[in-house]
Amino acid sequence: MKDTDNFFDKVYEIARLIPFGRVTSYGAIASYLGAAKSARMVGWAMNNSHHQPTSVPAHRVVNRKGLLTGKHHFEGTNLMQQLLESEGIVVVENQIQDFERVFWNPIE
DNA sequence: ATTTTGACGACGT
DNA sequence: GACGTCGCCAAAA
Repeated sequence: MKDTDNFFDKVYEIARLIPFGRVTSYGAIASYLGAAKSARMVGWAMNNSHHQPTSVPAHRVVNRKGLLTGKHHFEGTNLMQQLLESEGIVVVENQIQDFERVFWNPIE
């Protein structure tokens, strides 16, 4: 790949570093990369992650509200939520409960 | 090549 | 504190 995808590559790397039963936000990743205002790019990277060689747990990445905004991008309609619940995360109406409790900061 | 949109977020009103 | 607008950068139309 090109060297300019450092940003995207970093996103994938961090996404894979998310511990089991934890989630993070696009902005947190972007901030860690030094592009706090480019949170959208993180989301775009996730979309592109589908054609990445490695499996990226994009279901562990949500917006800062703890809302599963991208759940529509997954296969069914509740696959993302099901995966999160499978890890012990409580999700109601596409919204993560105790979000701050399961939040994982990449800087840590 | 230009315009529109998009898995977001911060700031202004 | 709810709602509106702007900023960011990349890809699809």
